[in-house]
Amino acid sequence: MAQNVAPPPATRPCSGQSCDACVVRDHAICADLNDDDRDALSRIGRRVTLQAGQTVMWEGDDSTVVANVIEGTLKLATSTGDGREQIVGVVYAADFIGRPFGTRTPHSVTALTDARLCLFPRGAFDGFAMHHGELQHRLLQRTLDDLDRTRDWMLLLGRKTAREKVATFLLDMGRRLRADADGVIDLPLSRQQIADILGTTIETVSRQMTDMKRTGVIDLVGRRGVRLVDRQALEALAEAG
Amino acid sequence: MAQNVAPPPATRPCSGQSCDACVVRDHAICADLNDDDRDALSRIGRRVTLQAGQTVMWEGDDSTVVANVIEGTLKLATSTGDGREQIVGVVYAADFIGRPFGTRTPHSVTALTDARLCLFPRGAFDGFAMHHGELQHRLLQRTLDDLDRTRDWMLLLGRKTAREKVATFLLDMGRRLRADADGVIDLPLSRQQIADILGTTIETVSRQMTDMKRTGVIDLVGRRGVRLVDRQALEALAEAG
DNA sequence: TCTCGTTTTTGACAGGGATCAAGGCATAAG
DNA sequence: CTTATGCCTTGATCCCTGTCAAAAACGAGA
Repeated sequence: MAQNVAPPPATRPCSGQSCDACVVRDHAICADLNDDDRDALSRIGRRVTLQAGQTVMWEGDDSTVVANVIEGTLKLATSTGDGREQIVGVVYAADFIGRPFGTRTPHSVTALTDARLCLFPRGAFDGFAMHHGELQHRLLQRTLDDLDRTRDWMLLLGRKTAREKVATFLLDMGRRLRADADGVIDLPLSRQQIADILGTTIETVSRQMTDMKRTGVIDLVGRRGVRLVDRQALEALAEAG
Repeated sequence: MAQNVAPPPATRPCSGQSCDACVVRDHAICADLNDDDRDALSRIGRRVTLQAGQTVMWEGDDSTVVANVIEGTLKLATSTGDGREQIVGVVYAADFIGRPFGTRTPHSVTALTDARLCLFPRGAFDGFAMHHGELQHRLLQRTLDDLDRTRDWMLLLGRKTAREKVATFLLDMGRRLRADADGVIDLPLSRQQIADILGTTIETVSRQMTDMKRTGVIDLVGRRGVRLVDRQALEALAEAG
């Protein structure tokens, strides 16, 4: 389903395995914990590997687990009764997923690429967090940032045209993802998923991208590759069609 | 601009004025503080009264204040360079507004009705919160809830039809606002503001409401009044047009 | 290199909602 | 009670996007 890096070794508990080598330890919510506390937290959790396409949590389910993303990209989504889907967030390495301090999972979480998580039972995590203000503070900061970003996205969904939506999306990916030597970004999303983020259809996304390619603003290479040739023009398109 | 209750006495510091009589003290984020701490917090803040239409914070401004809403309804909004506006949230009594632990105000805050706030300088509030875990926990809970609700709203903006949007909106107002003896809800929003919440136009909102009135699902009384005659039918409309 | 299945692009068409423009009603003022 | 002033509603028209359908391109595997 995705053209990704080879999956990591296996699923095993964090306990007995140090966080020292963790690549996201300085960026995840555990960054402010001292070594002892971080060890204590790691003993609650375990490493889990996911394959692209796997769903970790379903909308409406009981909230039983939360997790740090160690590696990979995942989507958060909700859908209507008749199957229309809206992606409400995309999370990357070091991000936090799940609903702490609440009983219901508000949206599904699905891996877009192969991914690794540091997974905690929610109850245990909540208990730990209640006694560790640094952790809650970090979580609060992150949640406030998420809320700001989410509200910004509402402007896109409610008020922007298809062209503005696609341009905004591409700039956003350009900011979040690293381009290769040729300046090409490898999108972790299919056209359908892009449409589900932007609240449009796959055909509209495709047409807008083709137009932008024709006018030289971007370049499309293969299915998932994009080069942002003229960022300034793209920014203009993102603002007012 | 609005047909509301008479404005309260005046602007005066909370200091010297007890929180004992505060109508939202059991529901706002200060609910879990003990009496001493709550007094200390109240000494940081001051009461402010707003008239309908007044803006407290502007999008992009430095984040200098945060506040509890004591009474009234306010909107949070962002807009594009060319003036299209999207309302990203509506806040009621006991809700919290402003951006703690951050330097930038992400969206404007404007009173929809006359309102009263308990206003804090952000720096002082942040400092206080850093030493009071209960407060941060409460704020975290509230922010997580806001995020869940906001993401739900993305589904409406991105995937629902005009009819579904209006039906969902009316049900939401029915849940949040109390109807009078005749079952009539007094909307705190104009048609334009409703359109700005739903990501449509004033004409579309008007047409949808008129249709629903014609089919007997709702009843319109005056400019701001609505009676939800058939909630079940409304719920059906909210789900699939 | 060729084939097959999937994803993406392209085309034709239509419909929902935006836009433009009056007209009708509440609400407030005289 | 009468007159203004904005809202709100209604009407006519257009166009952006969604929908349906098919061709093309890509990438995986033989």
